[in-house]
This record gives sequence, C-alpha cells and structure tokens, in this order.
Amino acid sequence: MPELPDLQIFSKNLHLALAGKKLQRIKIINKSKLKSSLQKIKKAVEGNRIKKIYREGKEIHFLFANNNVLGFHMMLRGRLHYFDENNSHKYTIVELYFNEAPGLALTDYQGNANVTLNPIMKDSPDALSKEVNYKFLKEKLGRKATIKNVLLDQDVIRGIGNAYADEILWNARISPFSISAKIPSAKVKALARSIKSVLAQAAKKIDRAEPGIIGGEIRDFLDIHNSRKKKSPAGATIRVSTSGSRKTYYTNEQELYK
DNA sequence: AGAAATGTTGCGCT
DNA sequence: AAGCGCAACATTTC
Repeated sequence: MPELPDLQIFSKNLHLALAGKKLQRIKIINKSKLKSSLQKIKKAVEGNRIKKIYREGKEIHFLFANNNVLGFHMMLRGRLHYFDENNSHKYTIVELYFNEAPGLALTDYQGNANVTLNPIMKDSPDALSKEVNYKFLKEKLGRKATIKNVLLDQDVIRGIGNAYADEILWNARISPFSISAKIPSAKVKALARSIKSVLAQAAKKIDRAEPGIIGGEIRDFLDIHNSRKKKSPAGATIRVSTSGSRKTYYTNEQELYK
C-alpha cells in the first residue's frame, strides 16, 4: 500500500514522535514474519533509545543508539498504528512499547509485512538520491524490458511502486510500454526530472493533507493512476491496461518507443 | 455487493 | 543462459 512518498512522510513523522525514546519492549505477535531470530532482535534493540527513523527504498528503518537497525517492510498491505491499552488491532505482526510515548504496532491482514534486524540494503540507489540522474538512467535503460518494469525493478532503483511509476511516466510523457533502450536521450532527461519532481511533490501533498500521518493512504491527488479520474490534466482520456490484478494507467499523450 | 488495491517472489517462456 | 513478464499471495475498503 504505501509507496515512497507515503513512507517518506511516515518516517519523518515517526522520527518527530519517537526519536530519543527508549524502546522498553518489542512484542512479537507473528513470529513467521521475522527475517531475523527473535532472541537476536530483542537483545539488539530492547532497552535502547531510538536515534533516528528514516526511509530506505520501501522500508522504514529505526536506528538505535547502539547502531542496530530495525527494518519494517510494509509489502502490499502493511500498516503502522499508534496504540494504547484501549485499542488493539487484528493481524498484528509486532508491537513496540516505549517510555513516555505511545506504542507502535505493525499490522498486515495479508500477512506479508516483515521485520529485519540490520537489513542488508541492495546497492541500487534510492529514487530520491543524487545518483539517480540522466547519466545513471541512460546506462540502466540499455535493455529490452519495458520502461515501467525497469522503474519498478528494485535492483535498478529503490522506492518506485506501481502507482507512482505510472505518474512518473505520464509526467515525462513516455509510454509505460516503451522499450527502455529505445527511449531517446531527451526523454531520458525528462524522466530523470519527473522521478524527482513527482515523488517529492506527492510527499509534500501527503504531508499537508494529514499532518502527523503514519499509516493509510492518500492518493486522490494522483493524476493518472487514479480510478476516479477519466482525463489527464492535459485533457486526454486515461486508458487502463490490466496484468493480473495490477493496472497500468496511461494516455496517448505518452510517446511509445519500440 | 463486488471490484480494486499494493510489492515481491518464483517460475515459465523466449 | 540470461532476460523478461506474469500470476499468486489474502482481505479490507470504497
């Protein structure tokens, strides 16, 4: 559910709420979702203060004073909630209990969200990092895969998901079905700009729409990947192509390179 | 009430 | 062989 702009804002808000707080206890409800052993996780983080909370690709990382990192991956349906003794959630994976701060729960009714101690990051750059520029894209796009699939490939760039891939490609006016290697240089430059601007502006909108947000979704402002909209801001009819249960939204304003 | 939503993995096809 | 695309996972929300 959450994509890069959502996670960017969630992690910022979590940092504001929880940095400096001591983790009293981590309660594991669904052990099968731990990518590291329960004992190791408890030993590594319980009793430690949180130094920083930030986003890495599609994960949220909790950095502790002893330099251990706890990584949460929401997958499709993971969600964060603050809780107290008066509310409980179904489908909880872990609960974090703090001194002088509300507890934080990670839930997922689909059961795919997961927790890793000191996650090993892929060496592909984050979508918002400086490394993702024209030169980088030019090199990485030299292949036959469609441009949308390359943008979604976390081994190329970390952080772009299905909905924002469509938004970015419309912004750059490139058809999602274009063969990556066939996209001309001028368009690759446009794409580099669109990646940054679409993601950064979306994060701002989410931040403004709901200050303090740490879960859920706000996507009414998406221009193209939005089932409630029929026309692009430029006036073209939005088309939908389905593959399995996921959809690609696009318009004929986007150039197809084959 | 029923369609739509999301990321990653593994498998099959080229 | 390597690269590419697609289906499946499960349940809630609109």
